[in-house]
Amino acid sequence: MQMFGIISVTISGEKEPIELKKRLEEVRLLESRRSARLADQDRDTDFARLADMSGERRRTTTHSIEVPSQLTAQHNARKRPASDHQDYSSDPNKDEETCRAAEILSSMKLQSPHGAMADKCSSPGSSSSASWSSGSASPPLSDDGHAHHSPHIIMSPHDAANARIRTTSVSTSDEGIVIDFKEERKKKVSAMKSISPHIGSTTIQTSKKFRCVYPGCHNVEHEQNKIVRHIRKTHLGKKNRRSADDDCENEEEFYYTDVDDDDEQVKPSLASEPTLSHRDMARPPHEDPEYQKQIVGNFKQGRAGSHYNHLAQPHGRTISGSNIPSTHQQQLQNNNTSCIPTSHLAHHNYTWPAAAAVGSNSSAGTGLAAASSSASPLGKHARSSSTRPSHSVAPYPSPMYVQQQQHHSNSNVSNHHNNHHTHHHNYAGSSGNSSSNSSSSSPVIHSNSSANNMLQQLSQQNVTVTAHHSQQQQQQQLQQQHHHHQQHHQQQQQHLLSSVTITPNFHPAQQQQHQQQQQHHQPMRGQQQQHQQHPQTTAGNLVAHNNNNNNSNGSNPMQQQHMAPQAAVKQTPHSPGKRTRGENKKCRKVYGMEKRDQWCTQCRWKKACSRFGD
DNA sequence: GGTGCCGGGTG
DNA sequence: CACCCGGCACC
Repeated sequence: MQMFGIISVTISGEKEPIELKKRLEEVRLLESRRSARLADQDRDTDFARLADMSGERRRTTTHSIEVPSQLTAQHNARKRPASDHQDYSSDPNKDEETCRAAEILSSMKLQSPHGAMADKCSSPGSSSSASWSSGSASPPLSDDGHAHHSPHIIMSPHDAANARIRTTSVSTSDEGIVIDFKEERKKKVSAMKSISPHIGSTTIQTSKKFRCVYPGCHNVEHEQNKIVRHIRKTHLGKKNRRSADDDCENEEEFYYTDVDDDDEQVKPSLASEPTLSHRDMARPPHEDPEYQKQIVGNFKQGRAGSHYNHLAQPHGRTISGSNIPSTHQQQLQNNNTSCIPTSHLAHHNYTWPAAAAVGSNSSAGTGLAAASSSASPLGKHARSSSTRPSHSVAPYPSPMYVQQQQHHSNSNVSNHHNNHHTHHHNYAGSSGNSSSNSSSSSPVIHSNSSANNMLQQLSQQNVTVTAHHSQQQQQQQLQQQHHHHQQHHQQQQQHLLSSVTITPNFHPAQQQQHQQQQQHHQPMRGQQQQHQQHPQTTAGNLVAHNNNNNNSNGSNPMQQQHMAPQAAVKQTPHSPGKRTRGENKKCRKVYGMEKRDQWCTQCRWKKACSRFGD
């Protein structure tokens, strides 16, 4: 990211060398502002952007400040096609400019009281560190790292600049911080690696070779592109397309090493170079307190999935040419995508195991609920809908109910819909299964199929997923519950909770009923419906009918099923004479105070609601 | 504190 | 009977 600054500085410098510092400051400001949003930027993307922007830069100086727009635009398309690479490297003009940029930057750095600007602008720390730690064998390069490049590696100033750019943007935390000597060494090594790809066709190809260090593969290519392609195709099983993840390139880098022809003989072992560079990886990052801080921070930000993965298997990657499981890669990619919807899942990746270990659905549910701030309102909503409406039986065609049904059938897949759906589900399908519903309505929004896939995957892995029905599951449940509510509940639970403790999803009475006998609502129904209500409206008739003919099919089966456990609960001896509070939406709820005139008279008179009465 | 509604009051 | 409201239980 700093490279933008560099570029713009360079270009402006061409026009006004005096303005250099000024520009630098501007860019630094900009950069620091953008850095947060531009976390997880792939170095490749950076280079691609660099290439693109260097073209733009040349036109106007002002435009060079306009980085943000481009950045944001590029941010989504984090994966640039492989051709970018070549495009960039094949443009000599750009190289010249970048070279100049590097030179100027170097001189600037000597003059600057605070050192290089990169020292300050490297806010991406959290996410970017994930970037290099997740796949790249290139840990950060210290600031003066570029001044001590290994002599045997021919490196153009351009490369040096790139090295600095990349490493600074990638490694250091905001404070710049002290980097110990070991790290510096590692950085040098890795910087060499990270740089090499970009000098492949541009600067000095000379005796550079890229050797695949994948176990059992000794493929040597003269061009970095080829080796990357080779690795991608052969070992990573990837096709030419780049997945939308930063680690892609890094992973590929992980599998090859650039060697001089001279050195090639000195390094017979396929692991020597990578081992060297991976030693930094071998040094477990989780032992580094700073790194841990970052991780914690990232966890809090909900985008530490990749971190977690590395913590989980830090050593697996340290081994030279470590074979990263494809699933793991996938996970990395998913996590690193870090769009909001998936971030939940990314978070769940490390949240759930703990929650599942507790063996409680509710714990998982709450964990998920707490996973995201964006979901909290939903959670509130879910809670509210799970308390009262969950108990409600909706034994009547309440306007709300119908409305929701319509909405459900008409709406498409969206968070909003999901929310509604959940609500509806709670409302209509609860039958006392309040806990299940409340958890199912947990704010986790599975808005994309990948999330659902992940969810299902997790559900198959002894992970508590009860609380988080996938959308399909919810829909399925909704459909089924109308006809086979009771059976469905059993099935649903078996389906979802095959390996999970069943939470107290029901009212005590109903829980028994569910766990011990599958279909005994009718006896219950017989007990419950003792108080009757004088039907005044259609709904009232319906209810009355239901009450009077407990065993008849006169009413909607759903109503019966819902009524049964509900009324059982209602038969509490608390207020023998007093009618227990209805759980349904009353006129007040349905119409609101504004439309009080639409209430039923009973409601208006503070009597038992006749329209939506139980 | 909001809600549902019983019980009682008033016209 | 229509209408209103105090008060209670429940959430």
